[in-house]
Amino acid sequence: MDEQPDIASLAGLIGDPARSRMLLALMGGRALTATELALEAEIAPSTASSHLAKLTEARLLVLRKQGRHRYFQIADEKVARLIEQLCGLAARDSVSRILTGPEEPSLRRARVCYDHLAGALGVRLFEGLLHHRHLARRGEGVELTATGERFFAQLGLDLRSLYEQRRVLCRQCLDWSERRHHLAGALGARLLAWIYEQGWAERDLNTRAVWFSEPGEAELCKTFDL
Amino acid sequence: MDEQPDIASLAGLIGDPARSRMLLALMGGRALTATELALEAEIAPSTASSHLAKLTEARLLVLRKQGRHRYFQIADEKVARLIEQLCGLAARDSVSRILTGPEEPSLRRARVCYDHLAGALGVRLFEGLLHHRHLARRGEGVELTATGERFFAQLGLDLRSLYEQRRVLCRQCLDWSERRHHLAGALGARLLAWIYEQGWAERDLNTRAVWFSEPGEAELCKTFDL
DNA sequence: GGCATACTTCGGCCCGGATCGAAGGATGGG
DNA sequence: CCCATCCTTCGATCCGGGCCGAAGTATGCC
Repeated sequence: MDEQPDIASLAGLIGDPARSRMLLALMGGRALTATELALEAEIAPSTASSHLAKLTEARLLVLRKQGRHRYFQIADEKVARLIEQLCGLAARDSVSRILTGPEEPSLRRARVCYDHLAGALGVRLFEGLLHHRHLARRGEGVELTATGERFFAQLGLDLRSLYEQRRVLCRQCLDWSERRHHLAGALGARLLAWIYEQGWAERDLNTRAVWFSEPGEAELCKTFDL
Repeated sequence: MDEQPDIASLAGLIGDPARSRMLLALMGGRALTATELALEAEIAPSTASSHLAKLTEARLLVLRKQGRHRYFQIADEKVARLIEQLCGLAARDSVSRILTGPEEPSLRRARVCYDHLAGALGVRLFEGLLHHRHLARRGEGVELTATGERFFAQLGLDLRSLYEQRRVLCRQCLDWSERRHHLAGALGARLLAWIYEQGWAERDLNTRAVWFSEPGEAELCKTFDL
């Protein structure tokens, strides 16, 4: 009768609390070791090992061996997008929790979402870009405009190398703490990298937080007129 | 420490075999009753009822009461996209199965994917549109070109009403049987509706199959020069 | 009003799979 | 070469939750 794709085992894989915590931790974009992930998920190393084997076998993660360390990483941008979308849907059901619990303030402020900027600052940046018509909405999608191209070129961003990537240039990604969009896609990733390059901010190596220095944040606001 | 969105319970919900079968059945776009869904998932009505309550509570489904019937339906295009995405990822892991088992031929040929055309014909149509430059790839996304706008206007499709929709106009959706893309988004949905209007094809009410009449398929090929 | 149909609730069974600890490889440092 | 560290495999436990059937509620038809 039906020969449907086995979506159940895939979703079931993500559906375990321990595994989803590990995946979420890996959404920080960095590769982590089994022990770090066990700590993150608050389970025994042996349990983590079993979970990681399953996730790797299902190609949600990839394993990079390096000496005696074994680093796990999100396999693919496709996987990352799937998890993003899950976050978006999950967040809308728990509005109350988010409104009541202020959660970790630094994470609300600015954090990494796989490889682009999320949190209040990420949302403000995205909306600033829209407001100045550097980006334009098209349906549910978003596009780089001609003025936007000029603007980014002026900042010293090489857009041509981005166009050549397989990856979509601009994508809006629903921010689960702000419940509004921020910028994802190749441009979003490049922009965050550029922010690091300017020395305005740096990654917290233990969490997904992005720490802006005071002058860094001022520069950000000035540059993008936020 | 962390206040992460509860992606586990959401994914876990989809991760049950019975529930995922119901969701996949509902990806046909039609609203189905609890009994039909129980049949589809091959479980007792009481079990189905419990599952459906959970899915509805999580807002993956919505309930439309109508007399003594209770129709369930995919809640949202967001939910549909999530499931599409899961199908895409799940399909790539089971290439072998797909290559060996020819599965239901009618479904491979043409079927509905929530509200647009999928299967071999859907893929051919999409690639034809690309080939004639009615659509153009942009990164991982896809756009309607100027010639495309003219072409569809000539067919009598009102594009303006589509632009006004919130929904993104063109999206490519990975076809799980063909492992290539077909057209989704507002235009994809409109195009399938238009095909029905031409009388070229009709939905199979029991499966996701789309039956093209012989002249209908000929007309399709002629119109889009496939 | 009475009966059939559609669905839910309840109680109890049972299994998959998550969990841990202990023990067994692998890898690098000294 | 031996040990420490990192990780996996194995065995055993245990619990959540999927499953069904029976009984209860709602709705519509005649």
